[in-house]
Amino acid sequence: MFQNAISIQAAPRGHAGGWSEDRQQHAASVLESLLLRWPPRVHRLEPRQALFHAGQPRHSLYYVRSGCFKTSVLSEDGREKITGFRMRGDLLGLDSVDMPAHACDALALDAAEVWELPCARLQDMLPEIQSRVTAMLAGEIRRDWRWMLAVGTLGADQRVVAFLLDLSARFATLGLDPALLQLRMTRAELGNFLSLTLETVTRALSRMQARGMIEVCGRRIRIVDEAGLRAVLAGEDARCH
Amino acid sequence: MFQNAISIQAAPRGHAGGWSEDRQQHAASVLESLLLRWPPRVHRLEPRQALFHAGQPRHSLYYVRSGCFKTSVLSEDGREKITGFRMRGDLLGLDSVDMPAHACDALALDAAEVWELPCARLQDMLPEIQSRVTAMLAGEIRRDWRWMLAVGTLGADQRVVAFLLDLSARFATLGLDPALLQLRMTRAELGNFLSLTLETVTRALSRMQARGMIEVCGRRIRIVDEAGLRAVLAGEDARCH
DNA sequence: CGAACCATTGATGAGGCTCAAAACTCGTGG
DNA sequence: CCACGAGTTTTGAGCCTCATCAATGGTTCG
Repeated sequence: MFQNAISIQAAPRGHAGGWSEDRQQHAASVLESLLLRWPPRVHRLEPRQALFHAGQPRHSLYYVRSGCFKTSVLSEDGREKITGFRMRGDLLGLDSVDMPAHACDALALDAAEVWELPCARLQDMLPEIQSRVTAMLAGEIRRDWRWMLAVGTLGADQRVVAFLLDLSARFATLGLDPALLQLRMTRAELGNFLSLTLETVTRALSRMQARGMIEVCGRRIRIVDEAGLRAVLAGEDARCH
Repeated sequence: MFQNAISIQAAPRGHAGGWSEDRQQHAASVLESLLLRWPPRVHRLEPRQALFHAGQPRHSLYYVRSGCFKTSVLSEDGREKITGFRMRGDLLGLDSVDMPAHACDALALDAAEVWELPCARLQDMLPEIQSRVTAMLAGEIRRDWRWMLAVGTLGADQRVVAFLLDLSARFATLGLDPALLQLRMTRAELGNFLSLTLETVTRALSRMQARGMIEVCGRRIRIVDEAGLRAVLAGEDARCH
C-alpha cells in the first residue's frame, strides 16, 4: 500500500543558476533563496502522483517549486475533504511537523517539482527558517479560517467566485496572468474543496459566463469582469441583461 | 471602540501551590508547569467580555487557565464565523504569532482566567516552549481540517453529534465528567460553528433526546447512549422504537 | 414585574443534492 | 487516421434537507 510515492532526481542545479529562470521577484523567491543555501534534494512528480499519504512516516518537509498539489484528509469511513490547493512557494507536510507521521495526503495535480527538506537537515537550518515555518503555520490557520467563513456563510455562486478571485490573486503574486486561470483540478475536486457538488460548481460557472463575467473553456477560465465578480461575492444581486 | 478589554489582576500564586488544586494530571498540566517557571500575569474576565479583537495590536499570547472562550473571524461585510471554542490548556493569539495585530476576536463565554505571555518574555522562554508553540499551531490546523471535513460532509444531526462527542472527549482530558456537558455557548453560536442555524441545532438536539440518546436541559446536556450517538455519526440510520 | 435574551416548535419555501443523459476531451490501440 | 473507451463536463428534472419566518414559553436581571 505504501509504495515509494516519489522518485529521487538529480541534485539541484547551481545555486545562482536557478535564479536566472525567474522573470520577476516573486513572493516565493525569498524562501527559495534561503533553501538554496542548503542543496535540497529535488523530486519530480507526474500528474496524479502522490507525494505522501496520511499515516506514512514523515521524514521531511517539501517545498513546492512548480506544479499544483491538492492536500486532503480522509475520515474513517472514506469521506474526503480537500484542505487546499498548493502551488509554488507553499510547504507540504507542515501540518504534521510535530508528529512522526503525515496527517494528510498530498497529490500532484500536474507535473510538479518539489524540494525535499529532511528533518535532520532542518535542525541545522534553524533558527534561520524557524520563524518562517512558524509564520507559514499561522498563515495556514488564517487561510483555513477564511475558507471556513466563506463556506459557512456564502451561497454556491459566491463560493465559486471567491475561489476564482483567490486563485487570481495567487497567480498575480507568482507573476502569472491573473485574468487567465488554468485550473489543475476537476470540478469534483473544486466542489469538494468548496463543499459543493460538481454539478453545482459547473452551474455556477455557467451562470457567471452567462452574465459575461468569465469565459469558461473546460479548465481554462478567463476573468472578463472582475468588478462584476466582486459584486457577486459581495452579495449584490446582479440584475443584468 | 478598542477599550481595554481586560483588567490586570494580582500576580500568580506560588508555583507549587497552583498544583495542589488539581485532582489529576491533566493534559494541560505539562504546559502549565512550564509557564509557571516564569511568573505569568493573570487576567480574569467576566462572561461576554472580550480578551482581544481582530486588528488590535498583539503584544502577548494568552494561556487559558479556566473558563471557555470563543474565537471568531469577521468578514468585511459583517458575517461572523466562530473558529473554535477554547478551554483550559489552549493558547489564544497563536494564529497571529507572526503578525503585529490579532487576526481574530476572542470572547470569554463565562468567567475565565488567562495567563498572559508577553512576546518580549516569550523570547526568553525560547526554545523551551518554541517546539510546543509549533506543535499547537500544527494541532490547530489538523483540528480545523477535521471540522472542515465534518461540516462539509455530514448532515445536521451528525454535525451536532460530532460536536457533543468532541466536547465530551475534551472534558475527559480535563478530568471532567465526559457524560455531563455544560455548554457555555448559545444555540446560535453552536450553529454558527457548525454552519447551521440555531433552529436546526435545537431540532437536532430534540431528535437525539427523542431517541433517548441524550437528555437536554437548556445548556446542560447529559450523554445517555454514547454508542447510539456514534452510530448516528457513522451514518447508520437509527430506526429505533 | 417588565424587558431582554434564549430555547423550542411549527409551517413554508428555496437552494442545492441526487439521479440521469448527452456532449466533450484525451490517450490508446487497431 | 480513426475508432474506441474512460474520465470529465454540461444540462435537465425532481426531490429533500435545511433556512427562513413566526409564535410561544422559559430564564435572568435590572
